[in-house]
Amino acid sequence: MALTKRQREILTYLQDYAGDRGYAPSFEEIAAHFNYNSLATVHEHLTNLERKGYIRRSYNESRAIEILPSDVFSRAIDLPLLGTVAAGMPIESLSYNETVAVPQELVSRSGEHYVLKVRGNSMIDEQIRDGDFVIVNERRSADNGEMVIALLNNRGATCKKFYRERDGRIRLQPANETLSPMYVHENDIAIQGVVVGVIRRY
Amino acid sequence: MALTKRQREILTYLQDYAGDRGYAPSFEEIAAHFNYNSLATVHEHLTNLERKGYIRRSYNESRAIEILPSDVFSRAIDLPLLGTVAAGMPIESLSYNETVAVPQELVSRSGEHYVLKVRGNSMIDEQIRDGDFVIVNERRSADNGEMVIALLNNRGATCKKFYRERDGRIRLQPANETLSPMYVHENDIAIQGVVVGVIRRY
DNA sequence: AAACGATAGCCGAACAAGCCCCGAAGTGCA
DNA sequence: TGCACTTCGGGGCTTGTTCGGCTATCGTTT
Repeated sequence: MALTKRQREILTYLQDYAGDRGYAPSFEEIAAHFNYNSLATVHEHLTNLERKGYIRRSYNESRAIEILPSDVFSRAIDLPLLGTVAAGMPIESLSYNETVAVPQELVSRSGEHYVLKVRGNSMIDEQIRDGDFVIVNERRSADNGEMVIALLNNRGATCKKFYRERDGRIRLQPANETLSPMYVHENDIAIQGVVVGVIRRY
Repeated sequence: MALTKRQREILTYLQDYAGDRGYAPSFEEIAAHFNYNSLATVHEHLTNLERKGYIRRSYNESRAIEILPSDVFSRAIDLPLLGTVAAGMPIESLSYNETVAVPQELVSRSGEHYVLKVRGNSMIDEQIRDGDFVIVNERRSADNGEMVIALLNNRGATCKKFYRERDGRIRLQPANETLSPMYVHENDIAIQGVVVGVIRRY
């Protein structure tokens, strides 16, 4: 549903206000900002925005305007940075609660997501370098060729490409020439998640 | 669920307090901080915060407030996707107005930013692969080792690593073994911008 | 060209609900 | 027993809702 000029202005105002303050403006504040003399005008605009799917409101509640992601405004989600990951090394969880902002399109799949920071060049052949952030979709299974975070029996977690071969045998292919593939039985591996994106800051 | 002004203030206070001390404030401390004369007020606010899913509490326990990781939406910036870039090839601008959502931290430098989609494996040695999105900070100068988008005299734009050598000579190093570096005089090159980030979607 | 209908945008006023705060009495736990 | 949280009733204020009515614009029908 397309927006009119006025509706877009109001949506932008809502976005800015909520971004700054952490809560939505009241009708009165919206009216003041747009020089309206009646709250009914505000109400009508918000009703239209909701009808067109850009915001969501709850009935009769104060400042209860939620801006939904749309073409106009994409958003980022702060995902927890759970730790670092290197070849064959366990995931080293961080003590402090850090987060990484990730564009919402990268986390549009079902299930939980989190971020791991890559240490070392163990995934260099997959164009993932030291210091990159990988976005992981939490899952218990994977398809061939996907990059997985896998937990091996008492040998910690690792990040490898996943290939299912015959008779329940699984090949874990490191993304680095100098490392050889690892073969395990499907019973000896627990998939933690699948890498769905990479972010690098220079 | 959206918060009111007061509710946001209280939630922020709870977060700060717990962040500093490692445990939640008592009702009395909250009341003191907000100049309330009744603990019932505190109780009501916390009840509302719990109803809206921002905290969890256990009945009748002291300082038993747990702050839940609400989906914190930090803001994303929609940067224009100006076109594609490949080794030595001109930037091919797209006809339609497409944008790419990018977390705000990646574009925190001064000046304008835009996004280019990488075509081909010309930057493979810099761990940038076909289909990646590079975030470019628009600038007219660069430091040694930075990855630049450079405009060569009548030879289109290219993406290379930038090294200033002696006597105004500049070495443009392609990020692919099979390509040789390019040497130009600083007068024959116009830097368009510097790559500040990479985003990849699987 | 004129008439029509639909939609956007705006207003004022009456109304209803939620929000925010209070004091006081009650409850559960160490 | 004492401390901290809970519950209850109540009051003032803020905020959202609804209704009737107004103008303007745009595309369609007559």
